[in-house]
Amino acid sequence: MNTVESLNPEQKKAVIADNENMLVLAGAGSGKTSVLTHRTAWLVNEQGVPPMNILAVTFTNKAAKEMRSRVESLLDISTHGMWIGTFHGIAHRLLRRHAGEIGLDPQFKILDQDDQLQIVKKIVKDLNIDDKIYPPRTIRAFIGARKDEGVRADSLHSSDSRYDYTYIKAFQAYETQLRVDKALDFADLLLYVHDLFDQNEGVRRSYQDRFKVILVDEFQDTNKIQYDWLKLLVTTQNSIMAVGDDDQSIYGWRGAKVENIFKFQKEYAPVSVIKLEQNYRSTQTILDAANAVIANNEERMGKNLWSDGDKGEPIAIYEAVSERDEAAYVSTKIADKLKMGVSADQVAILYRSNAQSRALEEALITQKVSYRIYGGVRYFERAEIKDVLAYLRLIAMPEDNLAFERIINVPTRGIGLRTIDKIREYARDSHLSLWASAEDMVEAKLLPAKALNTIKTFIVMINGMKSLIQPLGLADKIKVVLEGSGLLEFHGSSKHEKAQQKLENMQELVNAAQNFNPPVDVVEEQEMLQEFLAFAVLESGESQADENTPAVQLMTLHSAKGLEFPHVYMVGLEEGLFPTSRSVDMEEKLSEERRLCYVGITRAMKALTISYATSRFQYGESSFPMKSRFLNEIPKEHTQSVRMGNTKPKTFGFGVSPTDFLNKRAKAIASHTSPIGSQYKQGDIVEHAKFGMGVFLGNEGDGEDARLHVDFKGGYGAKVLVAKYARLTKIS
DNA sequence: TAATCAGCTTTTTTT
DNA sequence: AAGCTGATTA
Repeated sequence: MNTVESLNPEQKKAVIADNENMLVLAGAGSGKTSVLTHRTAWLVNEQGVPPMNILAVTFTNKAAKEMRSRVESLLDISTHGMWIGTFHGIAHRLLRRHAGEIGLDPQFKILDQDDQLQIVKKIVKDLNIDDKIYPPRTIRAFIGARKDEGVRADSLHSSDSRYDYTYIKAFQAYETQLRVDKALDFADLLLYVHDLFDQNEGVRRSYQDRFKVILVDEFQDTNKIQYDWLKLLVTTQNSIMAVGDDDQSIYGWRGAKVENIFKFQKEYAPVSVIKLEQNYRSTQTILDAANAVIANNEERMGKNLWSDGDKGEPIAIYEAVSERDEAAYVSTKIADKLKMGVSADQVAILYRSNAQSRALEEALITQKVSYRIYGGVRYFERAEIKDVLAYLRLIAMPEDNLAFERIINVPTRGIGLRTIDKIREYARDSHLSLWASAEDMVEAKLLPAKALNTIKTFIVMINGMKSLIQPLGLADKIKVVLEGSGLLEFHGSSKHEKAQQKLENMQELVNAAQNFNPPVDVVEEQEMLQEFLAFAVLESGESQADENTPAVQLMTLHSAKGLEFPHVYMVGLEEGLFPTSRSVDMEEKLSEERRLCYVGITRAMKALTISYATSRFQYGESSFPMKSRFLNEIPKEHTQSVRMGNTKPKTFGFGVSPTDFLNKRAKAIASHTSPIGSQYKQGDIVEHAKFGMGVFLGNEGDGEDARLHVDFKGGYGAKVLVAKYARLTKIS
């Protein structure tokens, strides 16, 4: 199939370009993925480029999957030989192949963030670092930031005055520990591939030869090390096409460098630059709003989205009195839409931080709206899942100290800290693994009788499972481990609140293994396990919820990038939350927040609703935020204030437009002083005969007919009361 | 050694 | 609100 005809001139230009370096600046919804997939198809179908000579790199697994399936539908032949994957996925694949060439143990394991943190914690303890001054999280962030910019511990000198010596020391210890554990973190995957290409000319050449065409998606999100290793692959004989949008750069905090786009233009010259500005996704109103917001950023490459579609509906703005009110509004509106025949999966709720999902979930449940949540603790990051995987690891590789430490006393089997400390000590002195040390110590009876017995039982159990498991397939291996480890029984008989959920999660792992499809051709069972373990880290949370039933999607703005929905609700547009309080006094960070807002707005195809609350319960206390500056950046002619109950504004006979009226009211409520005549101030604690204590949020009008907004404690929530009947008592 | 509890801190985004 | 740490009790 060839559908180049369906493309616009700019898209077409990018698709049928010669073997040249190209930068495609693709605005939101401008058909970026179409360009990437059609280019691939055109190369294969028309130019006869074999799929195996193409490398396509994305950032998320979702994007990689989508790309493969869309390419497949355009191709006459199989995409099997084509490399499509995330930076990390491809790096992993390369390293498994070439571990030997750069002195890596081919059995290396991959650490997720939690594993990293555990290691840092251990180091903090070992080095007697004060964790009040140097919290492990901060140290981890330091290490991550250095590695993302390609700086290794051994290239940092203790005299380097840029950094506190303690960080450097911890960094060095961390790197040593990773080598001992034969473990790589996410950044290592990229770093080692860089080293591989940099140091091994033969390997570099072979991939330069192989990849005639390199396609990179979301180029604005590349960090230094990713940029560098791509560069090592490009020669005068092949070409690279970078697709990105500087306005959608939202991962600066993770080391992404928008500047890479500028650098690309210089370092890969001559580069043909193609701008895709025609948007096929959203109404003109939505685009105008997005353009207006992003125009407040400096240092843009400059793009303006346009569409030849309809103007569409104005953007609805809802001012809530609390996060519960906000959630109630959003969920009732969604329920209404579903009743009108909108399918649930056409609707998304987007928020700045995962913590915001809670109130929304509760409200959706009340409305009986089925929803699916993305993010939060991902499936393979759950403690109980990692426990099971640790058993598998220890059984397969007894020298895996990380696995040993994780499960030696999970479920609790009477092996306490004292015993574990002794094993650690023995291991350190004898340079053995913890497992081997435990074996030795049992042999030589180096422990008190009780500890000796429990350890012995543990060893026998692991060894027993080992021989049992050997011939079994992955799913059956897991079944044996669930039973044999005692994990099933432990959680099954636990009266802990979450025990049932944990049990189900663990059972689900058997299914996950059953359905697991290794990305490379695997022959040995051992290799299968290794691929599964890597998959669990690299693709920790993909598609666990069943995707068959349509559901409203809840996710952060970050994870919404690249997606689109006919109906979008963007909630929590409040100063301090979005933009976050940590960004407001730094221009750079504020710009990134604004780009995030731009991403959010441009997810919407037909209808966009934005909401904010004048009071929000967070971090265990009430706050009274002002509405987000981003809201004020949207031209008023594109918005319409809405209220609970009716989307259409009421008519007012005062010669004042409804919008104006509501804006005035919004101001009155958002400001900390109420209009003259009210006896309460925002934030006052008041008491009501029936509802008890509450926080006064604001009022509409004054005198005895004034409507008072109060957020009551004790499960009553936000209420609107008429002043003359309310009989509130002011407490403070 | 294990489980429970009180008091403490900590809050963004994720391959 | 929720998770973590340290102390206390069984």
